[in-house]
Amino acid sequence: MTEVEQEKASTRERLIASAVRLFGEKGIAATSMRALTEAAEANIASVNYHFGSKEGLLRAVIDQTMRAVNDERRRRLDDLESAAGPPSVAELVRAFVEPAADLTAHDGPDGSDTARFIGRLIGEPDPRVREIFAEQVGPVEGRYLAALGRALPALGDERVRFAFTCMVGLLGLHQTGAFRTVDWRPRDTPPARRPHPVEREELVAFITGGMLANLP
Amino acid sequence: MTEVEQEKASTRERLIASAVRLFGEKGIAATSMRALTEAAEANIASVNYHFGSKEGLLRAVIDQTMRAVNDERRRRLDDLESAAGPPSVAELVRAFVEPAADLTAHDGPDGSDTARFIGRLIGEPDPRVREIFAEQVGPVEGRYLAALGRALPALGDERVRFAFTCMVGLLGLHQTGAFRTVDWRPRDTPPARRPHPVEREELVAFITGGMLANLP
DNA sequence: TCCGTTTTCAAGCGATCGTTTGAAACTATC
DNA sequence: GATAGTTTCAAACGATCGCTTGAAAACGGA
Repeated sequence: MTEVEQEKASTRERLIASAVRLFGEKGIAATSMRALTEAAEANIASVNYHFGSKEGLLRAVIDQTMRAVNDERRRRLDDLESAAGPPSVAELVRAFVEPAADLTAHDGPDGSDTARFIGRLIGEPDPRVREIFAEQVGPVEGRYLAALGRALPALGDERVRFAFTCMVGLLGLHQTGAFRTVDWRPRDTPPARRPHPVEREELVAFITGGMLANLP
Repeated sequence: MTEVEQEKASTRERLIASAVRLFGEKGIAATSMRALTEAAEANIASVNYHFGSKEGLLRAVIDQTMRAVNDERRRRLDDLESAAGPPSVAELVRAFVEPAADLTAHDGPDGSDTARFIGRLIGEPDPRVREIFAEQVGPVEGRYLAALGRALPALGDERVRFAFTCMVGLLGLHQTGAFRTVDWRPRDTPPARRPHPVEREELVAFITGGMLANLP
């Protein structure tokens, strides 16, 4: 994406890139195939040719975006579990949040778009979308819940799952950009610059503190 | 809503009630006026007669649902600020979360529907919806941020706003029912009963702990 | 160059969207 | 019972939705 002589990405890749961006911006239901294919500089019929349907495209987008994040999470879980002692709550939170939050910190055209898209999935009402999302992330999350349960043995399974859901929800909120776009301050206040890494550290601290606060 | 001899609510009231329920269940964009009027046992044209448009109905629904919650929050802020010492973080969190969370605990046909609808608004992508929501809740939230800043003087305005947004987000997550519907455990696990009041206490503890965790 | 495959294209399908219409059905007042 | 105002109704409006079509274009190996 530098200058001229730019080799154009394939139609399939452009469709996925536009889907990540628009699904994340406006939501899945509010993104029409016409707007999407126009943004991708592709024909309206190309979605059905390459992915079969809008749902097929969504499935491919979820698969592609979640795979990298989940692989990194798996790797960090491996590292933590092969270490000497059992991982702490803070380490587990970092291992879960950072692979996704790092996408937000990226300024690359893919990075923040992907993060926001993933964040949007978490609050998605449509049960069909939720199912596609769940079957993609389910296995990793299972491993995570087990590790979190070992780090918080005083909490029952129910409360561990509650803490985990809080973490996922806050991460989603962070990734949709709600922390930056929703400004509750008076209108005349200048929109102060919000450095992302600091925000990420705050997020990790908030989640860790919240989890530990539920200990008896 | 007991037995026979039931006096039917007015068309206007039935439309609002159905809107609260369906907007909360499926999301605003995914709820068609035909499905909504059918659920309200009203004619398709009744929405435009009583509210002018779908957006007009949404505006009325947001107004009605948020007014009660915000009035109660204002009342509790008054109580806290008229007390001897400055309110603690935990007290402020309770004063914000409980007026909304109590709706979830309600089993009444209105209670949980209203709570889920409000929760859905928080994650809404459509900027027009966000604006209607913001102009409704803005004033109360301003007062809240000020009180929270006094309770957490070590945090800058930025971090106070961050903590506040985390609280709003978690409350929304709680109210959409995500804590109950998203079950990441293996499929064969029986769906254990989740008593609501305990969940509310956990939520308050999680938020309070998270806010205090960001102190230097 | 030819042929078979893959990909792109403009056009249009039926369905559904939010909204509008004009008349019929109510309700209240005299 | 006539009248004026309010509310409900079936029908249809134009626009847009996801998706399909059949042919044209681009590609690749002989």
